[in-house]
Amino acid sequence: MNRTASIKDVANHASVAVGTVSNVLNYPDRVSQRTKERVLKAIDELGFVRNDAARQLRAGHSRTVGLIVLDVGNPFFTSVVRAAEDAASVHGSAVLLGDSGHDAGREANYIDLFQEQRVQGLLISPVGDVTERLDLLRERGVPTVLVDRLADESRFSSVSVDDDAGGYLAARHLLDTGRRRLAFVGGPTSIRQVSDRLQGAQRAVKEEPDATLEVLTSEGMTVLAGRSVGNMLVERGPEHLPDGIFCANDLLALGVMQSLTMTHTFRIPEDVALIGYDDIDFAVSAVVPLSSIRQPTEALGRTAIELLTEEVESQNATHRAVVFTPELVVRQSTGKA
Amino acid sequence: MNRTASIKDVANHASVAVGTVSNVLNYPDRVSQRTKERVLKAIDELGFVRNDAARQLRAGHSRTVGLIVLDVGNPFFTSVVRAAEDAASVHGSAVLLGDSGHDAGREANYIDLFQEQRVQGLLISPVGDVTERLDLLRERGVPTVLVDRLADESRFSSVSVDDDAGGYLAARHLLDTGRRRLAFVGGPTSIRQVSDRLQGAQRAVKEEPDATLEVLTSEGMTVLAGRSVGNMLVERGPEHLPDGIFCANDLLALGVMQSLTMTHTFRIPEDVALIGYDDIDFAVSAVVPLSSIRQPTEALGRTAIELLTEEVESQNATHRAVVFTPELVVRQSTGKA
DNA sequence: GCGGATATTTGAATCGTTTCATTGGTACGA
DNA sequence: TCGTACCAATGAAACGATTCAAATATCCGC
Repeated sequence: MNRTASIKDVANHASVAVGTVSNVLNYPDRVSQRTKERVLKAIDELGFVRNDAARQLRAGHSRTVGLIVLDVGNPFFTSVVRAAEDAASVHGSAVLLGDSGHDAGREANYIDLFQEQRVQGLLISPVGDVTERLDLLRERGVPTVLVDRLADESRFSSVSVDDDAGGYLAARHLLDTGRRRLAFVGGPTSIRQVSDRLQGAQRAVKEEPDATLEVLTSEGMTVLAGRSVGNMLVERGPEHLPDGIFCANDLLALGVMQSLTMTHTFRIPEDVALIGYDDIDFAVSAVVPLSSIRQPTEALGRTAIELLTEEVESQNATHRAVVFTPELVVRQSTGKA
Repeated sequence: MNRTASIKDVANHASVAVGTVSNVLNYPDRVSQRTKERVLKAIDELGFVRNDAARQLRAGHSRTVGLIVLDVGNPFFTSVVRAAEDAASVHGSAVLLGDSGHDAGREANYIDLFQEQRVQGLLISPVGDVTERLDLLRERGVPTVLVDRLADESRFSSVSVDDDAGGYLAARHLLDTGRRRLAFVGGPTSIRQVSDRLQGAQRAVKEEPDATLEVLTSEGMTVLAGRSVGNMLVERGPEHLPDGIFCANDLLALGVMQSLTMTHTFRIPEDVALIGYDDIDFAVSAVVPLSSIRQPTEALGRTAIELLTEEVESQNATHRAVVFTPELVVRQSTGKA
């Protein structure tokens, strides 16, 4: 048994026509119970597996959806992927996953590959500005939904999270626990997420006349960058320390926490409250469990598939941009002073 | 322009035969410069994209390889995936990625999907025992390479990492820095990786007559599990503390580190040396940068693709089990006492 | 300008499905 | 017994590429 069995082999083995085998597979109701059983038995005996290439060729479209993310290692995307897979499987389609790794070349490779595969549509968290490329896709009839990026609704559908609202939420929480001398840690500000979160924080601070917000620009969004900001704060001495710190992501916050707790001059949350962003797994297991802002990743993935399905089914070119609001997760690091 | 252009459209537009267009795509040398230009121009003007389903149907096999991992969020697998993708692209194939999430059902879905897609072969980091299923695949002519699992060479090729050697490496390093009262933290011991690493550590300790190894079983492999082991050690008091701790992964080690440094009764590495396993990103940015054992993930991914390619090209059923040796990464946490 | 060798191009056959118009059977009421 | 529905099953056409034997063009030396 060298070659894998074809539908014709099954038909012969069950003494029926190929069309009947196809019907058993795709429209079981059209086939009588008796022949159905006979065909299924033959399928089983020959170990027949449908050749998706042939099916797709005839059908004109595939049952797969392409998903290109910036980094599969990033828990944010991992969760989005998982949700998208689950949502797609409900529709009977599967997700082909591509990891661009923030590299435009890899991204382009995946776009090409998925186009050759004739995916039903594409979900993409784009590297930089690829709108021209995506315009081309749209023209060629490949529906596309942007993920984690707000799109011009006249051209694409998109799902994204409101970073301004997240920033507001974080700062408002610090204010609500009685802090007034706030600091924002993040950088570089050229990153849209950073500037949006800062903007939201500023909006919250303006609501309290006696509150101030200091901006501490970090060099990147890593633990080490957070630690150097933290060290700088420690050197300032207690009297000049903010009493509430909002970090643009959890890694930064963990770094700041390391600096502050290592010296044992300051206590979290008694002297300084600390809140991060993303709610990574490590947040809960930090030395002082870290309050954070959680992004609704499951909803992102699920909705992305839904929007795509809408576009596939209705040919009209109306797009929707769905924006989600993140959620505050309170832990010990922002407990009462 | 509703339907995407086919090779026939291109042929008409360029006034050549379809065979010629195919040759331009697949055997450019067989085509004269003049016609090649004409055809390429037509391809460009029509926005032609090859239909992979048709190609595959005729060719009998695809240019894709299936890769099913236990958890794309795990940095170990992320790195393997990345390396496999790069290695595959050298061979002109692409990787279809599936995430089983340790779920046998999802795994089965992906196996079915990939089989319908007629992937060239399958790389899989299996959930539990799926050897019967994989045997079926093999019978049907889908070459399979096991990833991160040692396989019976009579049945499959595999790539894996020698956890015993890794455990030896870690314990030997602690011994080499003068520690003698060692402790191993990990659990549950039913996990093969845990028991293998412990075994390697025991082997190293036996080499030093005056050295001892205490086994501290943890409840899981998380930061919190590590912290509770750490707290237990702190309560013992300084005189009963080990002077070198080997944790079965970095998360455990970070938890232990949190406990020991929080109390400030013990210093790392002066009082206790600490080494983890996996060399996750967080290891380098821990409060005390953590020594660890790094697994050669790039080599795993690359070699997996190579073994698969071997199986695809040579029909003979000889398999190879390649075992890699991990690597010691020394950082501050195991500095001299 | 010719014969032969080589380089290009042609187009029909083929892969394994799905689709659908057609055929063959069966049941039922008149 | 006939006619009418209805239900199952049939099998040829179609999808869009690749392949390959055959046809044609080009080149070379004499």
